[in-house]
Amino acid sequence: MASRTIENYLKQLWLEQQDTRGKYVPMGKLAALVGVTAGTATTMVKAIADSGLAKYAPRAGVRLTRAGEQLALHVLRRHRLLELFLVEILGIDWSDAHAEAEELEHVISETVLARIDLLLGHPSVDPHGDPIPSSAGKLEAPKLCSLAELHTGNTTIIARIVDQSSEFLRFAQSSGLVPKAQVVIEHTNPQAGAISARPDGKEPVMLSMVAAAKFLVRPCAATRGKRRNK
Amino acid sequence: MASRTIENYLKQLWLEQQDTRGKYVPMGKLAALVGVTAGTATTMVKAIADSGLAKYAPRAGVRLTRAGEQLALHVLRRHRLLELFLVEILGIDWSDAHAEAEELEHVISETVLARIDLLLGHPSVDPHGDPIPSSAGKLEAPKLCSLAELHTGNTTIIARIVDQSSEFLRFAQSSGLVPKAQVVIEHTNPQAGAISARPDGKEPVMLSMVAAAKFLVRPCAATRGKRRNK
DNA sequence: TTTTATATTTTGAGTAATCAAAGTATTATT
DNA sequence: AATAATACTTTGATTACTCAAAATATAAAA
Ligand SMILES: [Mn+2]
Ligand SMILES: [Mn+2]
Ligand SMILES: [Mn+2]
Ligand SMILES: [Mn+2]
Repeated sequence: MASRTIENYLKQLWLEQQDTRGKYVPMGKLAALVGVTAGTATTMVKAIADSGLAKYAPRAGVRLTRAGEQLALHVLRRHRLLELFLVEILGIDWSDAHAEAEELEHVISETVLARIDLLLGHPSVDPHGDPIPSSAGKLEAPKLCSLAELHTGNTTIIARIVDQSSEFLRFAQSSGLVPKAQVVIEHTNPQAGAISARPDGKEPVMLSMVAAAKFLVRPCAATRGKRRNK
Repeated sequence: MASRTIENYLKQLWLEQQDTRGKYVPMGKLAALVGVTAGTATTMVKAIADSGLAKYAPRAGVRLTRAGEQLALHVLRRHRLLELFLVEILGIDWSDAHAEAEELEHVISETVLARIDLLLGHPSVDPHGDPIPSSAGKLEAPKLCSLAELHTGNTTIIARIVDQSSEFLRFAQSSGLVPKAQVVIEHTNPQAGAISARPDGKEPVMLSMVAAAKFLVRPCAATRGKRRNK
């Protein structure tokens, strides 16, 4: 039904409009994400809006309708199941899986996807810890906090990495900062804007606050000063 | 490099020009194989010829150059490895594998293909018994004879089925006429143009000569009347 | 409030692939 | 040899996607 081009627009739009209730995604942002010029994005978005998958507000931006979100979630499901499949079954490097899945997500049939899902045991997260939408288009989003929010001495487990670039993922892997790894916060230095985290059985790693924020963890250790339950 | 459209033209061209030394594939034939009108095929073929992948002779037809053949063989390799992968690893029905591979063959990367090849143990034939070209673009084509050439009482093993349509493949599977199956020729009736073949442990199957010719077998039993070595 | 900078939209044009229908060449039939 | 049938090519138009550059609206600065 939707072309591969449109599927890409929808997916990027979905990812971008998360955690922004009612806010519109600006055209420049979308264009950059999809990798086209702003003019191209404007034209495509108008076509997408005409087919009822998004609402377009000139000079303000664009936002998916319910139908658009559902379609986007199906693309996202294909993408994330494929990523896990590439890593788990074929042994592809997790830093390359994203780029590979970016192509495959548009040509895989429902039948093949169902077999992959079965083979993987109906998984709930992809290799980066990103949740996999159900075949019905439901997505459970557990609220996680990040490494940047923890304090010296805290111990936690990495649940998710929110940067798909292969450079960052290669760095994360070589440091041992991968999903399911246990890490201890050795030092925090708010003034310098950096922390030191030590993955279990590995060397401590220095992380800027920006980098630390890309690692989502569980359980979210209680913050030092203010505890909810006294 | 080559678009998915051109890859399809090249692959069909290669399949069609096999066993025809120097003969040109007529446009109408190619158009039917690719599923476009004759005019479209003419236009595309001229473009393909301009890029050096084929030689086009107006009103006569088209033939791949060496470069075109090499590219076609790489597409064919992807196609056949994917078919086997879909059947062996994902458990897709072999009658559907062809159609699935038809799409995937254009988006799979060299890296992923290499992992699939490894996982399958560098196979030499696909689920239909079709030989898989090497990564260097070499193809060994063993000469086989067909069920239609055998005689009453002959026993042989099915090596290859030369019809990709899912209806025919479903019939073949339900009859037990699949690659590696042993079959005995129970009756031949040249006048009626039909034979009766019995797969090991199955019911005998009636086959027209046209249908029988689609099953290639090995070993090729010596023909009854004239033996090469007396 | 006028001017300037930034973001967005519009316009005009191009590429890749396709079809329907009209035109042309090549065979086959009479 | 003239005619009819067939195969092939050409023409003109369409769809989907894209970009560069000009035009316009909005927000920021002076
Ligand atoms: Mn994609
Ligand atoms: Mn992912
Ligand atoms: Mn194909
Ligand atoms: Mn095959």
